Amino acid sequence: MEYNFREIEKKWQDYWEKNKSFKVEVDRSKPKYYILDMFPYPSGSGLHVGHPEGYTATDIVSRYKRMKGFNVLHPMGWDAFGLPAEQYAIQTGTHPSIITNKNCDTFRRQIKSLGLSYDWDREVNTTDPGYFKWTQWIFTQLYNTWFDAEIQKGRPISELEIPEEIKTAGKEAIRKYVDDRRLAYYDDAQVWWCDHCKIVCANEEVLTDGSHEKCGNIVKRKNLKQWMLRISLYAERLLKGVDELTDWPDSVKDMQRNWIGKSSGAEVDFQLEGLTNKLKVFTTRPDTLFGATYMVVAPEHPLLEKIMTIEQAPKVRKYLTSASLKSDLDRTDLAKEKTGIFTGRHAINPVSGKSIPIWVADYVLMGYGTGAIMAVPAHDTRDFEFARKFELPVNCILDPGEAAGDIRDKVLAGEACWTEDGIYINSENRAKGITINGLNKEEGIKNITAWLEQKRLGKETVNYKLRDWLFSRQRYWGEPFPVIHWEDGEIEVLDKSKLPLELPALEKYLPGDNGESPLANAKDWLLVKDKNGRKGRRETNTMPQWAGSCWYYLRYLDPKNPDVAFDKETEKYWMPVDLYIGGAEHAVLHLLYSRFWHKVLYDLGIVSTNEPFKKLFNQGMILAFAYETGTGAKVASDLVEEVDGEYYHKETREELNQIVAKMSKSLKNVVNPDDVVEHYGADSLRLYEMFMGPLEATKPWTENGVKGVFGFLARVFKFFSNNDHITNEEEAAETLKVLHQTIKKVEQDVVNLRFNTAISQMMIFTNHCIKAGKVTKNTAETFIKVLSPFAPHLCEELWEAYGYSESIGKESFPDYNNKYLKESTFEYPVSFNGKMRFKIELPVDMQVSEIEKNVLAHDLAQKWTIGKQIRKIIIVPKKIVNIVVS
RNA sequence: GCCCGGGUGGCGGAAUUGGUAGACGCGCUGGACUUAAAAUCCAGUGAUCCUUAUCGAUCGUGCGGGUUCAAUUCCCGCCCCGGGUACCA
Repeated sequence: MEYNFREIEKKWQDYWEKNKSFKVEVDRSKPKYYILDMFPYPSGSGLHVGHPEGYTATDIVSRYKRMKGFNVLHPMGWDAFGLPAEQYAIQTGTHPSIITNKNCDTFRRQIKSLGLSYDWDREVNTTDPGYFKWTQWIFTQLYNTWFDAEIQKGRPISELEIPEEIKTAGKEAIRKYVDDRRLAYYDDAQVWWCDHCKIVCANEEVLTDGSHEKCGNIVKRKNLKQWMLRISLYAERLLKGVDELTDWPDSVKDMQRNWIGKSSGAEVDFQLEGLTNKLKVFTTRPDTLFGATYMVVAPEHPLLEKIMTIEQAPKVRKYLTSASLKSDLDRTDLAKEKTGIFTGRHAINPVSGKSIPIWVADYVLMGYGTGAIMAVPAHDTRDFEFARKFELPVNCILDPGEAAGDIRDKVLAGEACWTEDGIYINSENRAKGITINGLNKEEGIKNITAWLEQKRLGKETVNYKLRDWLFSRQRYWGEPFPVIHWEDGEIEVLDKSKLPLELPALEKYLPGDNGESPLANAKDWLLVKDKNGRKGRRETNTMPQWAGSCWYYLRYLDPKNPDVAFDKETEKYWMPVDLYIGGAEHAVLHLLYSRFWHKVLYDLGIVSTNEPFKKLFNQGMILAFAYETGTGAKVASDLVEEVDGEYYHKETREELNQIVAKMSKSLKNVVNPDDVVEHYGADSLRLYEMFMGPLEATKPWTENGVKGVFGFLARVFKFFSNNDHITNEEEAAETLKVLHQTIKKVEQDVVNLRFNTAISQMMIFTNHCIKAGKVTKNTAETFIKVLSPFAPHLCEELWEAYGYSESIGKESFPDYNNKYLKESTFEYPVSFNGKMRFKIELPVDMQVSEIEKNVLAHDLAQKWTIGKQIRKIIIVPKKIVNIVVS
């Protein structure tokens, strides 16, 4: 029988759709398993071969788990807000939903053509008002929550106790007090602004030279009122939570930890000379306080106006102007020379009592710590560089010791920087009763910190790199904030009964004035009045794309519920997500933001688990071969010719190098899954995606590889669909052994997401059967079941041909039987001085002394021992024999 | 710079509580089938050397050391490639 994959795949896809084979509901009689893919952004260019990689992996696990008796939730949906649709709307004037829905249709059709076992009744779309109603609702929950640091927990704003002195200060003070504690707050924030396009640019739209990606004009900073989320308050919770994620890759956990960036140190107050104010700095090295020879504040530091002296003010202001013009990248480029200027004022070093100058420099960032530092050039590389350039004193206070070698003298002389441990010198002030001379770093930090706390000059502090989350965008195509700004300054967040707040239709999608979103032009929508005639204006910002993707895994649980985001009992049944697979590019932000929302919802009692995703796995990227000349110029693939394994430019005849690169239109190396399905079928595409290599690896696509697995599937079909190959006799022992090895290996590999080796084992089994010529019906059926999660269409077809009317997916996954796997003999490799020379087959349970006798009696053993002395014989049962001779 | 991956045949990749390096697939070579080609099937395929052929020998998992009876696997020091991040005090 011919392997007519087109007919077979169409038939079974229709069957699954008609029978709703993958529809699930809560079923308490079965254990649940929730398998989630990172849902895609439905771009205009359709699916690429990278998408099916993760989807096939989760599909195999889903089908396998169902066969193991689990109630499997496996949904798909669309992360459909986003810039491209808006850009298209600006150009064509059509509503973004039109192009978005068209793209979703394409994606859905393409995904369905791969035979993936999603429950399509649970499809979600973040742009659907029925969906974003609840995104908006969650925003209102954030707005109405404060973080109780005492118990490290989010609590309803109604439970916030307001201090007496605030209460007596009046309504305005109370409002401010409360607003300062909400998890969502409205504040000034800096954004990139393009004067030419009159538009706010995302960070990634600003190129390294500070120009706007779209128009090439230089962007500048602008302050705009923005919605922010206080994720930083959850830093410690998010950090601690990482430790619980035992089924996450260590690399992702590391990235999350680094992003949160916890560091412990101390805040220290420096008295400003000639002023009553103190300058607060954060340092992780309070122990180096004696070495602080100057201070630096960030250009945006609020005290700077006071700090700069009249004489220095013009120069300082000039510096501030030039600093503000720099792009982020200019400012943070490590290669760049440090810049700065003296403010004219000094401060008192609290331990030494010495007067030290205060500088302003843009290598100090306002966004971290206190925006001011004490500079210890002898023991900090950045401070050292700065001190060298501006000829500021370098005082060594930490002796590196003998181990440092030549560099030690330089360090002691203040000519080199030492950031490692050592023994303190010059760190004593008898008058103030402090010395750490002779101590090491750890003891030094402890002593100084204790002294600072005792003298009330500073305190032990923890700092996090994690900053509050800028949660608004000046765009049309996003969730509108359910917010009204009333003329009296009150901010109203809409009640659930008024949600969803839908986007108004517009004629033009161009941005509003002064950086407002296009929504500012929708006057009818924008301006509101309450029943008392009070005027208000709706929020014109919209939410970022993250919003919809932060909680979609929860809506899948109960996607059509009109009354709540999801039913409580349903949530309890399905959560947490048992397996989450997606690209590594989401290792930090998406996963951190989702975890943050989840923790808030957990604190409010809305979800039942502390963390949303139990097991996480990142699939690797799929690349393609590309070609370049000796000088590194890329050549489009259609201009390349292969001759005897060498590559040449078709026109210039220049020899080219084959490289691996991202698929791109310009390189003409893009592979479209539709074409692969058309030529080889969905089962071949699925199998090849899994056979290419480990799921997590980055790997190049080759068409010949698809041909290879296609050939395998064709052989499977040809062999197992032909009755001549089925015997009624007893199964051969060897076949049973390979069969059970295969069941065992495939099962283990699927559980561990090592699909490439599972497929390899199934190839070995098939090769064995073809050689053997005949297998029993039982063997054939068992194997088809094992293969079915991988190549479901083909296996359904064979299953039906074997006379079954129910889907093979309803069968149980076969169990392997150890009795077929037991070996009676083991073929020992015999090594001499570690080199394998020959093999000898011996009973598995043979005693070590017997093995030795047998090995030494072997003909070939003579060859390697003759004229030599046997020093030692190592025998590891069922592993190896090694004989040491000399 | 820092953090995280990774370097194994012509290619994608197997094999790590240290124990036969190169499973499986691609490609290539030879053969069968065919008027021929494609498809399919069979055999071979790390390199070098020896041999008429067998049998066999030496080398070989990025580089240099080390531990061990035994190292792709463990330790130390480098090199290269990919990804992330950007002066975080």
